[in-house]
Amino acid sequence: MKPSPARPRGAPAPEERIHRSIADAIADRRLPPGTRLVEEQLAELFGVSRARIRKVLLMLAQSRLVTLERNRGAMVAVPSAREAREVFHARRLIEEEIVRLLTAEGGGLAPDAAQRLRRHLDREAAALASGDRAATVRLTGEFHQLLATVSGHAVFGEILDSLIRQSSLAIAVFETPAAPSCTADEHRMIVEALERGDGDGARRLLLDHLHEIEQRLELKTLGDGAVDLRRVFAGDAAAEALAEEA
Amino acid sequence: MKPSPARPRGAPAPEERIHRSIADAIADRRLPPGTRLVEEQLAELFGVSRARIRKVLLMLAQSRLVTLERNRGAMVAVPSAREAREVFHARRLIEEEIVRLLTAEGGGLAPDAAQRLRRHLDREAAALASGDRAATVRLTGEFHQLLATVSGHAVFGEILDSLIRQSSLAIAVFETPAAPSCTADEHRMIVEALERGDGDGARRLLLDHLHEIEQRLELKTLGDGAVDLRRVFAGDAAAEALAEEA
DNA sequence: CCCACCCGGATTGTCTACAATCCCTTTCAC
DNA sequence: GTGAAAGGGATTGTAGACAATCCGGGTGGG
Repeated sequence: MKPSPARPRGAPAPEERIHRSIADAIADRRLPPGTRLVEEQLAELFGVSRARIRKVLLMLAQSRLVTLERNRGAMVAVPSAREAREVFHARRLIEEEIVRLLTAEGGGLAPDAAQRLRRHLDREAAALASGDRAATVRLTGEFHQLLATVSGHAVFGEILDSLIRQSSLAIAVFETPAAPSCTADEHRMIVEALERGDGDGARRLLLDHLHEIEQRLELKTLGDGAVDLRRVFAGDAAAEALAEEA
Repeated sequence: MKPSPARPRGAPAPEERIHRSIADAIADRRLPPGTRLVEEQLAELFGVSRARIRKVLLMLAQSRLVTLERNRGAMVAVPSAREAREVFHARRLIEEEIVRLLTAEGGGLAPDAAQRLRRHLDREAAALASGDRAATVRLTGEFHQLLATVSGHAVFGEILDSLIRQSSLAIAVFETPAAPSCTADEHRMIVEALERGDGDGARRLLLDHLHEIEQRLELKTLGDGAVDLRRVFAGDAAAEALAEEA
C-alpha cells in the first residue's frame, strides 16, 4: 500500500508541517487534553486557509489525538481510563511481537539496527543531561517507535505510532503527580538484551518497562464512569475534566 | 477517546454514508484495486459537493484503502505482497489475543456473546445458501470483526477493522484463481470451541483459519519487487498492476 | 522515423464567501 | 428570584470559483 495521505511532488504542502507541529505539541503537553483547537486561530497562526487546517484536524481525529464534534469544533482528545488501559494492552502485544521479530533469527540485532538504537540512546541521555524535558519525553516515545522501524514491519510500525501517541495522551491525563521519573537505563537494558540475542530477556524487560509506565497512571479499575469524589472536591483540574466526561 | 471523526447531532452528514458505500464497494470488489476515484464523478454520483468527497477520500486514505497522490488523484489501493503478509501477520496477532480475551475467565463465552456469534453464523449460512457472493464475502469478514466487538476491547476492534479491510484488498490482488472457496464450517468450529471454553482449541482453529486464507494468496517470498513474468505476459490485469508498481 | 516541445483538456488544490449551528448573555414574564 | 425566549457573536459546515498541475496528443524539426 502506498504511503498516505497525499505525498507532494514539488514543494511539500504545509499540511505535513502543521500536522507534525500539532501532534508534537500534543505529545509535549503544550496542548493539554481538552484544549480547544479553533480552526480560524490555527489558520491565522500557521498562515494558511481554514480548509487546510480542517484537513489536518480530520487526520488527527482519525488518529484519535483530537476529537471533532459536529458544529462544536475540535479539541485535544481526553482518553478515558478504559481507553488508556486498552492502548497499553495493545502496545504490550505489538511491542512484544516486534521484539520477537528482532530476535527471530536466534542471533542478536543486525549491526545497523544496533547502531541506530545506540545512537538513539545517546540522544536520550544527552536530552536528559541537558534538562530538556520536552525532548526527553519525545525521544523516550520515539525509542519504542524505532524498535518497530528497525524491525522492518511497516504495519506494526504504523499501528504502534498511533498507539504511542495515544498513550502519551493517556499519560498526560492520568499520570500521578508524585510518580518517579522514568529511568533512562531501561531502554539501554532492552537494547543490550537485544544485542546479545536474548529475546526472552528483551521481551521481559520491555513488558516490565511498559507495565511500569502503566502503573504510574491512576487507571481506576471501576471503569469509565468511576469518579473519585475526593479529587473532584479537592479542586484537582484533571479530575474535574474526568467528572465532566462522566 | 471520543469517537471520531465528527458525529452529527441532527441529520447525519452524508459523509458517513458515502464512506460506507465506497468502503463496501472496495470490500465487495466492485471497485477493484487500482480503480481511479475521480472526485467530480463521485460528487455527481452521490449528489454532494467535491469538498465532501475529498473528506471521505482522505479518511479512506488514512485507512489505507485508498491511495492519494498529489495532483494526480485517488485510487483504490494496491497492496504489495509484503504489505499483505504484514497485514495477515498483524491480524493473527490481534485476533489471537482477542480470542484469549474471550476465554480469559476460564469459562466459555458469555451468553449474549455466544448468541450474537450464532446469529452471525446463521446469516453467513443463509447468504451462502442463497448464492449471494458479495454478502457472503462481507459477512465472512464481519465475523472476525464481531469477535473483537464481543470481546469489548475497542482499541483492538479499531485496529482489526482496518486490518480486515486491508486484507480484503490483499485477497483481491493476490488470490489464486483456482483457490478453493472458504468453508463455512471453520467459523462454526471456532465458535463451538469458544462456547465450551476451549481457549487453546479456539486459538488454534482461528490461526489455522487465518493461515489458510493467507495460503490461498500468491505472496511471493522474494519481496515487493518480484514480478511473475508469466503472469505479466499472460495479460493478467492484476499482475499488470503489480508490474506498474515495481 | 524519432524526439522534443507545446497546447488543451481533465482533474486536483485552494481559497473565500455565505449559510448553518451552537452557546452565552440579556430581557421579559410569572 | 427563577425560568424561558430571543438575540448576537463565535465558530463550523459547505459549495462554488478560480488557480495550479499533470498527462496525452499533435506538430515541427532534425
